Amino acid sequence: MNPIICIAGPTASGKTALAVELAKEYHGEVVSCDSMQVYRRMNIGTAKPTREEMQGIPHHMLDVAEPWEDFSVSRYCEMAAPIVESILSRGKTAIIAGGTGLYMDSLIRGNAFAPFPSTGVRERLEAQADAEGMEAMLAWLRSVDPEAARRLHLSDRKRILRALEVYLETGETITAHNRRTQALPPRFCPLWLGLDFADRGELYRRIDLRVDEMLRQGLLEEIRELLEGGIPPKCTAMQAIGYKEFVDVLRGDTPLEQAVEAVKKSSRHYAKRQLTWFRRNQSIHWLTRGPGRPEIMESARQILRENDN
RNA sequence: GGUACCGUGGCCAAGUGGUAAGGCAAGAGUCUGCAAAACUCUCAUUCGCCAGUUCAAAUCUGGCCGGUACCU
Repeated sequence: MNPIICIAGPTASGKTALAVELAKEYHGEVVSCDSMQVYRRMNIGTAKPTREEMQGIPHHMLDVAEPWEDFSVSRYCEMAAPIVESILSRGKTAIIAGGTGLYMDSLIRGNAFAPFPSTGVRERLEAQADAEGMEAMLAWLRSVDPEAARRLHLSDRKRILRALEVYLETGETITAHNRRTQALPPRFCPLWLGLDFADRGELYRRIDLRVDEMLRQGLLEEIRELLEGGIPPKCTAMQAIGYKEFVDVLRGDTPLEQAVEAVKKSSRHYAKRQLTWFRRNQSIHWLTRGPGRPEIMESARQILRENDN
């Protein structure tokens, strides 16, 4: 039995429930892998598992940051890796479940991240990009890291500036850095499970229903409390789907119905991107949900059995 | 029954004689410190139908069909 199981899949596909079921059956603890469930007091909109849903199974990497903090992949990995190791050292199964592909892959691979600039390089690069235009920035990148320049699109401001930032800060190109860290063996070797639906329309219907359910559970109230608690509406956490849209509703700038539709639409787009991300992971054993399909728990057991050696 | 207006991809919509903008939706994809983010690509051989005028028609003419408004 592989002591690490990763559960990937789009939003609203049932990862949380499957994780708990597997944990109960295989003596496991759940490590959440979700870039928004890390924030405290953001519960309903992030679909964070409730106490009842956890069914007594220990869950990690939930509520580990304040909403005004800037969380990141590197921080996630720094915190989650020791937790996984601790679970294993206690002879238990680590069930890493969540939809944030970058976080999950980075944790498993053991990616090292270039140091975060502390000298205001970022601000200077932003200003320079505004003044000189992205063509100039890309040309600059081409002169120091032609490989990165080749794979980045001119419109991809975020990555072009980050590549330059890493170079200025460390003297090493981001391409060289990534190549070096990827040459290292992966930190963990999990058994991968992926959740998907035979019919995309069914996934989208579930997303719509879940958004309605969140409203019923008091999402608006949750957001109101966050704002009253002094959480800046423009911080990263509040950019989460289902939060940013309703902030406008609470301010009276957007009719509720319009925001609800926007949240559903963004969630569908998000789910699609998650599938794109996970699909290229050749290690994933896909559990397909849908009419005529066996119950996923049984499929999961079978895959676990087949890969048990 | 009469008159007027309208009919462009799944939806919205530009184009009024020169060889089908754009947006949304959808699909595919990229991804190493904001990732629930950011970014890329694809998507009408054809403009309700038929006939005509013209070198050339989504654009002009006629008929038909469908819709809308008003009148009777």
